[in-house]
Amino acid sequence: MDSIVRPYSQVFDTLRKVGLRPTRQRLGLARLLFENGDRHVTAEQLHAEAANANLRVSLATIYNTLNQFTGVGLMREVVVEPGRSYFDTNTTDHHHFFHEDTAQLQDIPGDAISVGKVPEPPAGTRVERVDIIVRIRG
Amino acid sequence: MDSIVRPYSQVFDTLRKVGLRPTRQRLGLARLLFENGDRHVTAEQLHAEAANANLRVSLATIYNTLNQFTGVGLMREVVVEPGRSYFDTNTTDHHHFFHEDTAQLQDIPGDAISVGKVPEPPAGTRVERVDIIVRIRG
DNA sequence: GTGATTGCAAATCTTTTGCACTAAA
DNA sequence: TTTAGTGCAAAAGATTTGCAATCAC
Repeated sequence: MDSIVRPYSQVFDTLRKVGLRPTRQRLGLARLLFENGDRHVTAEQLHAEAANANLRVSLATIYNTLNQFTGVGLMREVVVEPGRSYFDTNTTDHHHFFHEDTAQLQDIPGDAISVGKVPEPPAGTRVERVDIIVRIRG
Repeated sequence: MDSIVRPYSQVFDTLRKVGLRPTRQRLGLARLLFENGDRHVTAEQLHAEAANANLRVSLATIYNTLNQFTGVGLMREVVVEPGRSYFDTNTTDHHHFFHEDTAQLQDIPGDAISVGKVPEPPAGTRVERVDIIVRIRG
């Protein structure tokens, strides 16, 4: 049964590559985050999920890890609600639906939306990123 | 000199119209907010500005007022940064530049940007609003 | 007067930080 | 060993809330 060994070594290498020590906590969190497709999580959600998977990680480490993963480009931070941050494992160019009722984020496929006219940024500035949030209700 | 009297009565009527008692605090804040064109403020900013204008208002009241003004449609809340809310006096359909360096919001004229293709919302949901944030750096 | 509004301080919530302890290399 | 990483509890920051005092009508 290499279903345990193989994924670990992949994640292990990924962490090495970005210069983060493959600790038990980071390995566990990385597996939760990256081995289940595109994910949008808050720190609290990931914390609960880790506990559920018998992975003992403190909330402080969850925050540190999410910030580090974001810092090295493994994740992206998405801001849609005051007072809560979401982290997205999909780092490709794309946008989001935000379900106002359930506070859930959902990717909009890259080609399902586009900015028609990109405005000229004010003199002396450059565009860093364009975020589109389509707020929906059910 | 009706430069004092007239604006007050206008703001007075506006508050009445939306069902909020025209108190000294709400009148003062409304004047600061609406008599200087389009504004983007945080609670702290408005609090400082009020103090500056010799308007004594507690921070709690600033928060209450911004939320009430937003609730009745006089303002809009814009979320661009984790942990801080901006309130916009421009309630027309428009989008924003966000200066990542200075944490300043700036309106994008309504016709300078547009969504090319609006994606179909997931089944059973309707689009409430589309927010576009163009993040820029100087 | 009566009910809405305000101010203050305390409470809440999310996120960050300091520091002693633990683990990776 | 040596240095990075972790956990805990405390701290920090933004926002909300409870309640007595105050104000609008």
